[in-house]
Amino acid sequence: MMVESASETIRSAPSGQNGVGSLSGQADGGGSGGGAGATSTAGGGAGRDTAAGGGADSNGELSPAELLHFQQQQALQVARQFLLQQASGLSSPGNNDSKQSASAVQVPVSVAMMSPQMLTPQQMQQILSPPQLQALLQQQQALMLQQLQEYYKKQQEQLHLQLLTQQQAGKQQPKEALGNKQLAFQQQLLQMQQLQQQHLLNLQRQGLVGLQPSQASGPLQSLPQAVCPTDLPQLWKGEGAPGQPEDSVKQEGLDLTGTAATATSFTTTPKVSPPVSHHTLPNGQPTVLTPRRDSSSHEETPSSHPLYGHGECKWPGCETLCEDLGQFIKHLNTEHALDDRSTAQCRVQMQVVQQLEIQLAKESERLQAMMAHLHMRPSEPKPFSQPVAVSAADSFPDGLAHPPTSAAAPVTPLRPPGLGSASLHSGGPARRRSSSDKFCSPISSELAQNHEFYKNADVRPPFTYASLIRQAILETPDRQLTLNEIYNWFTRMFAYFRRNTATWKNAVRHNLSLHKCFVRVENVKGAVWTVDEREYQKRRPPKMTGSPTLVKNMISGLSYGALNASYQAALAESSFPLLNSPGMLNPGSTSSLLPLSHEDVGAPVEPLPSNGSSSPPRLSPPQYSHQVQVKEEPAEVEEDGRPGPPLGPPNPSTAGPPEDRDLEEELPGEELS
DNA sequence: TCGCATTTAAACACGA
DNA sequence: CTCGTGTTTAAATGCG
Repeated sequence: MMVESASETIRSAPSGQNGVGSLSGQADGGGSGGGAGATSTAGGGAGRDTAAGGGADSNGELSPAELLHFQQQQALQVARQFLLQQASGLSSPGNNDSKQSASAVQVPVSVAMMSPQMLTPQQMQQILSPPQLQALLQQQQALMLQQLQEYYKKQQEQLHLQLLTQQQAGKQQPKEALGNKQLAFQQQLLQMQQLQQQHLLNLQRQGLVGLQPSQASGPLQSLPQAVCPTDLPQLWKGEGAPGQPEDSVKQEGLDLTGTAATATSFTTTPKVSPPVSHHTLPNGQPTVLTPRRDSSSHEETPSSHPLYGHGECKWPGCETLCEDLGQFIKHLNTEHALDDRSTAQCRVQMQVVQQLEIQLAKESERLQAMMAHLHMRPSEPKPFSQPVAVSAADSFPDGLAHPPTSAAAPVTPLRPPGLGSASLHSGGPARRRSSSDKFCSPISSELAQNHEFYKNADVRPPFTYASLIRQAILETPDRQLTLNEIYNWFTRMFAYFRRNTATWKNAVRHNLSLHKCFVRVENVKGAVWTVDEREYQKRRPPKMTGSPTLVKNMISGLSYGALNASYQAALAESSFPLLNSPGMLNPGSTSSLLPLSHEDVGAPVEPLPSNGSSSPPRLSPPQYSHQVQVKEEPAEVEEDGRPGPPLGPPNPSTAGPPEDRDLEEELPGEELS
């Protein structure tokens, strides 16, 4: 069958909806790239504070050997960070402020600023040229790395300090109950994980991180997600220090999220700058940890201490107020001396840091892969070569930042991970179809890959209504759906369609009526819509140069030929145009979720336009084997009038008797919404 | 610039 | 009459 020719993208945002403002308006700017003006960075709304709860416990004491190990690890981490920075092109470790500007990337600030929250991915794509997008990606990557680095750094410093303090203090043991502090520490750990998660979320929003649910694993997975945001603060408070809002963690959390958010919006004000300074460590150890960046911060203030800020102790879980540094030091030495609790806390902290590092490595790797996939030159050599199982990314924690139906939420400029290439090149906010056809990944596979993404992210899918409708219909066993079922499919599959119902429903109806490829069939139960694959294919005469006949032959040989003759006959007879049952054809097809469509097949996966605008159908051998990608074919088939057995789409097994069972099951059972 | 495709909006018809 | 379903028409827009 053919291939999808039609995957046009749906891009224009529904008028006026999300504050995105007139798409059209900005769209014009199209290539101009600049649209700067209006971009208010505002952004953000999402002030979600996620808190973590639950507990991870690890106790134990640090033996000297462990301490040594710890330090070594830290050194290693520092080295890694350094590498990272080098790699990410953040040449100047020390200067945070200029990081944006300093970054090699030259994305117009205006564009950068507006992108994330104000624009949909498509819009961004439209506004930005591929090179710009690339630059943007790099910029984002740099930001992300920087943020993580800073965070790590902060954590490391904190740890180090704690250790040093402990050492210094000797072994005096405050008799304090371990419980509280430990709990606090654990909580901090959780919170950090949360933060990490948030960070990832942000990254995901930026389309930098993949979301495949299947990949969900790794550290984040272990997070108790049930904790409500409000819990944490309370926990913290309940614990050690009365009064004052906790700082250490919270602050960090804010910082992190803040920066993440800013990064997202590209406004990036270097909020992150950790209060931590270069303080000379008490025991004189020339912190291995304070390699570069520290210098940037306020080291000049002798009165600063990483664990002291805002007049209170920032030791995890401790919010003790201290008038001055001296008092704080005293407090530190007494309350947070080297004891079981403190060492345990350090260990936890260590683990946290390690986890973050691992996570960073994973994400970096993923980013690399993504960029490679997008044919973007990897902006950096891999910082870490750790053999991380790149599976850490998790699906959207729905509960957290991405309520599927966040109607009000600012439209997050998400880009489906897998969509990258396609959307990068094809999509524009407004309508752009043809190009998308060529370069967009096939709807089925695309959907399959980013199923979760679309399901949860309020992003407009880069497919035309026709493509989506077809997909919806083809997904069902009998390849037919009632209008309402189609609606349901839309809402179920795309968060985006959970709102603006009037608009898109009208569009759906319009498309059903308008396109010949959608055939209405009267049933006992009413009317159902089916897809006439041939018509669908015809819609867009493929521009392929390849000879139609060749294609045809291929088709017949490969798939069509496989069809059971009798079955074909049956199909022919049936008034149903159930021609396509791609899914059946290739059982092993990529997406288990969606039946594959020819689109998959046909659509070239290659992002770069240059590759083949007019090139013949790219039939990659592998693909070809299961699905026929015929793009050109359509023209030849003439309308017999009915949706008979389509040449293109072989549906070998259209599972089932077409007519009879159609009626039976209206809902595939997935009907959620 | 033209034509096609897509999206959106809206009017209208019909039947439950 | 209202609502859901369908059909049409028209305008705006993007793209080749």
